[in-house]
Formats: sequence, structure tokens, C-alpha cells
Amino acid sequence: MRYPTGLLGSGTVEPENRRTAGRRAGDSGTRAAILDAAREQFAAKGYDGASLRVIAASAGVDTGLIRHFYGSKDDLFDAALEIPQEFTQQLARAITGDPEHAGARLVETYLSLWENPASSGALLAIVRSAIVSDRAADRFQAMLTARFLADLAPYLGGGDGPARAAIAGAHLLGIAIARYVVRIGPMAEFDRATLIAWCAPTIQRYLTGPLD
Amino acid sequence: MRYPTGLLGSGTVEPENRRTAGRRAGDSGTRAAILDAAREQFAAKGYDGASLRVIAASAGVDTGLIRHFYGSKDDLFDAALEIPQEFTQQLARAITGDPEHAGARLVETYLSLWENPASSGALLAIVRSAIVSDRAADRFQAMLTARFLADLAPYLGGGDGPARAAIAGAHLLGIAIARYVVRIGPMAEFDRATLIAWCAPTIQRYLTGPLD
DNA sequence: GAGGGAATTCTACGCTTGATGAGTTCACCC
DNA sequence: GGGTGAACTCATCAAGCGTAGAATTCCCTC
Repeated sequence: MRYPTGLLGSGTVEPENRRTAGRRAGDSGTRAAILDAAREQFAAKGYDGASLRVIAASAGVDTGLIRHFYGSKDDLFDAALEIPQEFTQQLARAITGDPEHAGARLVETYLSLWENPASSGALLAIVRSAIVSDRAADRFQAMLTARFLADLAPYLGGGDGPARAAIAGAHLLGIAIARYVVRIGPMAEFDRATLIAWCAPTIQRYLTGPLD
Repeated sequence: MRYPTGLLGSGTVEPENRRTAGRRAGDSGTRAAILDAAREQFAAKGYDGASLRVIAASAGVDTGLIRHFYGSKDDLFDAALEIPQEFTQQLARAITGDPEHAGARLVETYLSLWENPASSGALLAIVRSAIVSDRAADRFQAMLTARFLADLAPYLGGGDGPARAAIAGAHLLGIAIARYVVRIGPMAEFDRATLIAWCAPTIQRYLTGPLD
């Protein structure tokens, strides 16, 4: 026993902030706390910039627990990027139904995802990390095509459907980065309704309008 | 003298790849080589991902020389981001003149910048580095407003000019990221002319058209 | 109430990073 | 042709990184 729990102080000075090892009573919520802290850090600094030590500290937890619960940093990253399927389905729903106003519904839903704390962290982390490294970029693409485009394709019609979706997506991505990631002055200050009003016609045209 | 240059081998084994210290004849081009390598690395991996040692090695130079010529990594980064003023002026020129086709000219010029090896490296480095961390994002903003928007502002008119420029810029940024950074399938495969044909009307509307 | 296993702690290894500082060689100018 | 300073190499530092494993404490089940 390195640090006596009893009254026998021995001669040495006992560290103050030393926590005792061992299991805690009940559900400590440690696993969830780690995931929250990880999302926050990955979102703020990207994969490389986020450090396990900082994540652990911010979760009020020993670094070893990350390994205990999630394995490697890679695995933790995977867990942090798990974005509830519900959100991608929201986007799919947005472009179904009345094609006349699909653009407006899509923009509105998209902005909501970026403003919803439940999804914004994962989106930020994905974007921040996807753009630096090729590996993350691949994952980004996979997610995009597997979930997003696959869900949306059926509603886009054949022929130039994917191209239309791609350019609409590129536009939306640019808006999100300018508004929520880099927070460029005018873009960040846009009134939500105004932004939708300005963009919706463009997205509408990219999805269903004449292009050439 | 640690490693005799003469014929006296002494008893010890002499390292093979050891270069002699000291100044080289003429202009060694070291300074420029470092900058080139730095641009390449920053563009490929962003600020955090690029390491001074790799940059030095790729420039065929000792790490110490980076400090000698540029000081800190931060200073080197600044030097690498130095994007020739000529390029921002190109964009400014593109939106002056005949307002009817400013959109098409702007898109065309913008794509050219991303495809020109002389400017694409700096652009990639800026985008890759700016998007990862909040700190880099701030620097990005400062640069954007100081140089870019300042150059363009005179041509944008008052009132909603900045807002129009911001949303057009966000669109263009999204296109560049999707096409040149992440290289999302359909966006990367777009025929250049087609891409311009599809986007130009949008940019034109954002710049000069009715919005509400 | 005994035992297995989960949760938690600490310590440490091997590696890479950016930053120094001291020392060496040589080009160039007076 | 001598002196100055720029160009260049090397060794090393202190930090931080991800990973690893041993040790400890305690819940839970039988």
C-alpha cells in the first residue's frame, strides 16, 4: 500500500489531490463523460490537435480509463463521430414531398442540424478532421455517399442526380464552414430566415431547375 | 575539429553522410527551398500536422536553418501563406467591369487560382490550417478581411454588399473544398466548363440580383 | 462471504515535437 | 589578406504525445 488510508501517517508527506483507485459505487457515468469531452475536443481541435490527456482531464478522469473503455484514440474518434441516424433521415425527409419547396426545407433542416447541440459537435469534428488528413477525408466521403447521398438519390431522379446533389451539398458545406466553423463576420451574423431566403432558390435550382 | 577533413583518418570510424558545416559558395537557394518545402507540407497536412524536421529533410537541409532563416514555426507559416498580391487583385479585376457577367468571370478566375500551381499550394495550406482549430480560424478571418475583403470592398457597393460577398464567397469556398480538398467524387469529376455554367448564375444573383 | 471481474489509479516507456546554443566553415568586403 | 558575419551542422533540452501494464478498490453474483 503506497498511501495508507488509515491514521498511520508515516513520515512522508501525503499528496493532497490523490484519488484512491478502485471502482466507484453505482453508475459513475465515466464512459459518457469521456465521450462528451472527446466530442468537444475533437470538434474544437480536430483529430490531431485533440489529446487524450486533455480529454481525460476535461472529463475529470484518468487517462487510462479512455483506453479501458474505448481502446485506442482511433476507436474513440470513431465513437465520437457516431452521428445519430435520425439526423441523416431528417435530411432525407426534407427533400421528399412537395418538390416545389424542397430547397427551402433542405436548407432549413441543414441549418437546424448545425445548430442542434446534439449533432453540431459531431458535425464540427467530422468537418474539422476530414479536411486535414486524407484518412478522415475518406471517412467523410464514405459517410456522405453511404448515408447521405444514398438516402437522397432516390428522390433526385436519374441522370444528373448525383451531380446536382453534389453541387448543392458543396454549397451547403461552404455555408456551414463559413458560418459555424470559421465564423466569418457577415455569414455568422446572418439572420437565419434571411439566410434561408437567399439560399433556398439556389438549392432549389440545383436540385430541380434548369442548369444549362 | 571533430571530423578531420584531411587524409588522416585517425582511429575512429568516420560517418558517411556527414556534411561539413560552413557557408556554401554563391546563392545556395536554401531559403527558397525551405519555403517551398514548407508550403508543400503545410498544404498537405495543415499547420499542426507539418513538422519542421520533415520540412527540413524534404528541403535537404538541417533543421537549424529553418530557425536561422525564418525564426519560429509560426513565422515560417506566415511566410508560407504569403499569397502573391497579384492573385487577390485578379479576383478584384474579375468583379469589376461589365456587371452582367461578373459572376461568370469571378467563378472562372477563382477556379483558375485553385488550379494554378503558383497559388494552389498557399490556398490549400490556408484552408487546411484555418479549418482545424479555432486559433487558426481566427488567423484565417484576419487575413481574409485584411487583404481580401479590403481589396474587394470598393467594388461591392454599400448596403448589403458585404453580405452578398460573404454568401458568394461561402459558396465558392464550399466548391473548392469539395473539389480540390476533399475531392468528393462528382465534384472532382465536374467538367470545368459545366461547373462554371452551373455556378455562374448563382454567383451572379448573389452579387447583383434580387434576393428577397 | 468468497471470488471474479469491472472500474479506477499511478508510473513509465519510447517517440516526436519545437526550440536552443555552441561550434565550424566559408564568402565577401574593406 | 585579414576580419566580420552569414550560412551551416550538431547535440541536446523540456514537453507532450499515445500506449502500456501493474496495482488497488469495490460492485455483483453465486
